[in-house]
Amino acid sequence: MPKKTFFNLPDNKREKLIESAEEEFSRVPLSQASIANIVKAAGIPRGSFYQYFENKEDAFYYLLEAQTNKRKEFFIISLQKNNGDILAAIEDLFCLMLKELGEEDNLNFLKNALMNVTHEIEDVFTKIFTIKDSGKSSLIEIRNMIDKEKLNISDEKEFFHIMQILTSVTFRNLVDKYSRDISDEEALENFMIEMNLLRKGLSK
Amino acid sequence: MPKKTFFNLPDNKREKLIESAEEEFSRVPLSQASIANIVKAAGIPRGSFYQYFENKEDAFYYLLEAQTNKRKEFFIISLQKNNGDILAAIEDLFCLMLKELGEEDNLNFLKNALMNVTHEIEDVFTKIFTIKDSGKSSLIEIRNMIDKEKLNISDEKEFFHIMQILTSVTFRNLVDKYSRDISDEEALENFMIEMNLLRKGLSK
DNA sequence: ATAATAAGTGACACAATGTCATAAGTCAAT
DNA sequence: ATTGACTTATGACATTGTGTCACTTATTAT
Repeated sequence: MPKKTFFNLPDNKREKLIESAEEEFSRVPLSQASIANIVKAAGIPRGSFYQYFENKEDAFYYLLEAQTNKRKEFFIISLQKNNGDILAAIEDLFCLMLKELGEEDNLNFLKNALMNVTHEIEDVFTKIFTIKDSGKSSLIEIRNMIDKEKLNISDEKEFFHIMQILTSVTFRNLVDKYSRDISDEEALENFMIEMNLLRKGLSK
Repeated sequence: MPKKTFFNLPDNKREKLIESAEEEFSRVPLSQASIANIVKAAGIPRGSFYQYFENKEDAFYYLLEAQTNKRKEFFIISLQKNNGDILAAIEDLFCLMLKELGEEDNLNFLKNALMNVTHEIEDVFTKIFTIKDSGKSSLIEIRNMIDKEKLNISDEKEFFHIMQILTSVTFRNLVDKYSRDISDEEALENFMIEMNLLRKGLSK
């Protein structure tokens, strides 16, 4: 987490810093990103950066988490629309991310994150499915929104593992799209094939 | 790939270099590994390293690939034992890797690789399932060893996606074991739950 | 006004990377 | 044996990057 000085910053300065960091993390993956570039673009001295963040990673994960939170809202709405059908909701989320990744130029950020998914990064994304902090400290358990009757499970433990499987597969498909430079259509087709295999089971 | 000078090296020198590199990649993940440490341990000048490898990554992937090839043999045997049942064979492979990871000290190498899986690393591991170069240039297609009758698929394309799903899930389980520091027993139990869910399908 | 606390600053020490000019070694042909 | 073409070895160097620290400046409380 950023240090408290970061949150004490005047809005415009903080925003400029965020913007500069996003720019750098959009340019190259985390490992190649340079603090020098960030502070230069933000017009602050090097020492200040360390006043606000522990290090490069701290800044990166803060930004990634912020972006992910936006996607949570979409996911919740989609889950409601689909009457608690988790597989359908995840399909919607996959489409959203395809769309996002095609659109804005500065969303190379997401691309760079996907191309270097480590378990830490995957964990951040996975938070979409756990707990939602919607505005006024009201916590909604997404777990409870999911219609478990639609799933082929006998206990709560199996439900957890279904979520694990779904995230692994969804991720892998997103990563593939970029590492293999596949068209949106093809990526979606691949993903749907896999989702259907998951639905019906791999074994005869 | 290493440069040709690397392969021209006298055996003992090459082996010492390999050993030193493995040591360094066992100490820390790729991003933190230092060429300085490798050349120091191998007793060669810095410039020589670049005579043999393009860079750090080149050396890392070369070593990773070498290790992975060893696991291929095991996988093939296991696939035969299980009469082409791919899910059963993958379960065996998972057990093998758990065992390997528990045993030798220098197999922190594998651990460091797993904790920082990117699509490149996943791709190297995935090669286990594609083509096997067994000793005398005889190529065996693993694909053909798999009994597709046991799978719930209608075409070759779906078969490919089943492999995708299985690798994603297997990986995720291995990574989890180390990122969450789970016991072998628990890791295996989790993995088996997911494999069974995959078998029977997620949806009612 | 003064003290205390927080924030800002940039030079610095240190470590890492990849390159390059030069030295040393190998080997076949004369 | 000598030459010369080619391959390999070497380590100093330029460059870039990280995180720290002593010191300055601003802000807030008393």
